[in-house]
Formats: sequence, C-alpha cells, structure tokens
Amino acid sequence: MKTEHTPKRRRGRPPKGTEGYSKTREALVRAGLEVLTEKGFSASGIDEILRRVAVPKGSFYHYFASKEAFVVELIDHYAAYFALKLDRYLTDESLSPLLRLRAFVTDAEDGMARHQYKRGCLVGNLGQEIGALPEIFRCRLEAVFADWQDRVEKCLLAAKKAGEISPWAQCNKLSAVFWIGWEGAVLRARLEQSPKPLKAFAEFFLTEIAH
Amino acid sequence: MKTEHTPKRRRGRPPKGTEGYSKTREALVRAGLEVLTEKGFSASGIDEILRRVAVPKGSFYHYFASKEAFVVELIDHYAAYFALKLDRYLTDESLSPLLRLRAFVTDAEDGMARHQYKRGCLVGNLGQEIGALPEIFRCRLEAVFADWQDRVEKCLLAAKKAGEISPWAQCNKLSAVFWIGWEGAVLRARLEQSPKPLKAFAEFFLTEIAH
DNA sequence: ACTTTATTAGACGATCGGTCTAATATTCAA
DNA sequence: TTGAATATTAGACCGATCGTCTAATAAAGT
Repeated sequence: MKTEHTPKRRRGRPPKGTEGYSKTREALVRAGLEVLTEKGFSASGIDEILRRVAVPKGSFYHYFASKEAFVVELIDHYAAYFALKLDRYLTDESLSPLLRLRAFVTDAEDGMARHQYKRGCLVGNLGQEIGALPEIFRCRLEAVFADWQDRVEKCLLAAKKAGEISPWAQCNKLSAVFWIGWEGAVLRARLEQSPKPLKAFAEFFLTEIAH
Repeated sequence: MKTEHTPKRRRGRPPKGTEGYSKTREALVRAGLEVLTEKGFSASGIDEILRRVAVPKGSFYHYFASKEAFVVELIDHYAAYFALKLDRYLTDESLSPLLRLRAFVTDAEDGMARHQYKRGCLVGNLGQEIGALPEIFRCRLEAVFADWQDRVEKCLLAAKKAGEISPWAQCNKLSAVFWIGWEGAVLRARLEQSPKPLKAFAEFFLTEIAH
C-alpha cells in the first residue's frame, strides 16, 4: 500500500507551479499585441507572430492552448496595461479632474503618432470584429469597456465636485459617451493617418461638458 | 484596306456594352454586403458568399477581377445606397433641420435592431481593418466619410439658419464629430447587442449642439 | 547518475481562400 | 442553321494557415 501520509517529494524535475515568468512567453505576447492592434484578429496569423520573435510553433502551443486562448490573454494583458496608464493620468492630484482627462487624451495622441497611426486599440479592433469572433470574446470586451468607463466616471465625478462641470451632469452617461466617441476617433485617426479626429472629438467633448 | 467607315457590326455575340443588369451579379453584391457588414473583410470568404446564393466560383471571377475589386464595388454600392437614405432624411423639408438628423438616427437604430445588432457599417468595418487592407481602400473610405460629412454639414448649416443651434457653431467640425462618434456608437452597439450606445451618443450630441 | 518535466523543433494533415484554365451555354450576323 | 464571338459555369489547383503530433534536447530535482 502506498504511504500517502509520507509527503516525500517525487523524484525528477518538479512541475512548474504557476505559469511563471518566461522570456519566450512574454515575447509572444508583446509581438501578438503589436500585430493584433494593427491588423485585428482574423487578418493576423500565428506564423507571422512567430516569425517576428523567431520562435518555433512548438513553443507557441506549449504556452497557449490555441489562438483563441492566446488572444484572450492578449486582451487581459492589454486591459491591465491600459488601466494602469489610465489611472496614472486620471488620479493625478496635481491636475484638475478635467485636465487629467485631457492629459490622457494627449498621451494617447502621442502614442498613435509614435506608431504612425498604424496601431489602434486592441479592444476596439476586436469589438469591430465581434461578428467573426468566438462568442467568449464578447463579455470580455464588454467588461474591459465597463472598467475603463468606471475610471473615467470617477474622474468626472471629481470634476463635478470641483465645479468644472455642471452639478446636474450625469457622469455615468458622459463616461459612456466618452468611450463611444473616443473609439470612433481612434478608428478615424487610423484611417486618415492623422491626429485630427482625436483632437476634434476630444475638443468637442471636453468643451461641451464644461458647458 | 479595311472599310473603317462602314459601321457594320462585328460577327458573333456582341460584348455586353455596360456591365448591365445581371441577376447573379446583383445577388453576389447583396450577399457580399450582408456578409461583410457582419464580419468585415478578412474574416469573410468568397466561398461563404457563393454558397449563400448558390453560385459557382467561376461566376464570381467572371464578374469581378478579385476579392479586392469586388469589395471596392461593395463600397461604392453601399455609399450610394447610404447617401440616398441620408438625403431622404436630411432634406426633408417637413421637419426642422435638427429633427431631420434625429430622424436619420432613429432609422439607423431601427435598422440595427432589425438585424439583431449583428451588422455594422461597411465603411466603419473596413476602416477598422485598414491595417490589413490593400492601400487603395484608404482613399475610397475617406471619400465616403467626407461625402456623408458634407451632407450632415449642410443640415447643420440649415439648423444654424433656423436658429436651432448657435450662430457661432462650426458646422464642419460638428459634422466631423458626428460621424466620428456615430461610428463608435455603431461599434459598441454591435458589441453590446443593444441600442443604448446609439441612443447615448445621439442624445449627447443633439442636446449639446442645441446648447 | 537517473528521473521527470520544460521547452524547442518542425513535419504533417486538414481545411480554406483566391486564381486560373477549360468546358459549356448563349447570342448574334451571315 | 451555322459559325463566330462572348457570357457563364465548373471545378482543379496552389499556397497559406491552423492546430496537432512526435521527437529531441535542456533543465531541475533526488
């Protein structure tokens, strides 16, 4: 009978507890983000991503169960990265609430220019492709938008408290409108390879809510 | 010497002068629009479109030089159809200018609901995919937006003249913002399978410009 | 040294998209 | 009706992509 009470460790290399740090894995995620923010899901092939980082296919399917699972992880990674960036601006106490939002906008403009308006928003891209995507993506993407919206709403509530916007402003609605319009602006900016759409929408939104 | 002055017709079946009426061709365009408004360019296969209308692949490449040429024609068809619809609302003298724009919005909301929020805007879809599309698409899509924007701008100018919006309103900028935001709203409506984003943006835009 | 797992390497088959060529059908003048 | 020219159909074909699979090698523990 096996001595189950003896907690002797098994011989040989131990299994990797959590899927920890891995250079290759990281590189795949980074390259995946680059490609997918540019071309979306359907137009992006695993092979292209693999070629970029000079990783064989075997590694990919070692780290990820499928393309679908890979992209789900890209979403999570992107959402987390973006939430961090959002907070860096939206909770910057050295600025007035509305200026914080403007600071985020400016940073995003710079980001798009830095990539020659070739890269868009991963969430926006995938959202547009939702009709061709596995259904599991839908709720994930919705959740990301909901999260970003919350952060903006908090900022707008602060703006209300600070008297920058009307006391009757409906901050939840306004934050929804912000993201609706902003994603539209990113789309157009990419199409026209110009910051104009970003500036146009931001200008309109920010000046109008400051009534 | 050939008698070039005699306008005798050549023998054999004459070439089809203009690419005239063709049941098959029309069916392909209609099916193409259905598929592409749902799934975009990259995720849409010729085969699926062919299957829908029970047409063999040979026919497709008889009528269209390539998938690319096919989609260019889809864009033109869609743009024309949409411009017609826009004008039907935006030049309706029985309504005030701002109500005309609202009427268009309502119609678009109905349209999306009728298709269970599965279909988006062809131009928006392709715009989002621009990173994976042949470069020729870019100017075409920009031109379509420019055209739609012009029509809205005229409507807004009428609104200004009618006193519905401020005499200092910059109608060209406002019409740009309208389309930027509206496309974003269509994207979100599709993602959330709900009219809320459409209503939210329209509400914001229309009430704000009416200051 | 030996065992066990982690990671790499890339061949492989199935599927699919887009192109192309050959065959068939249609339409007209003679 | 016949023959010439075009319209349309039919599907073979090639290349690309996705995901799996088998092996080989590296690493980490006893």
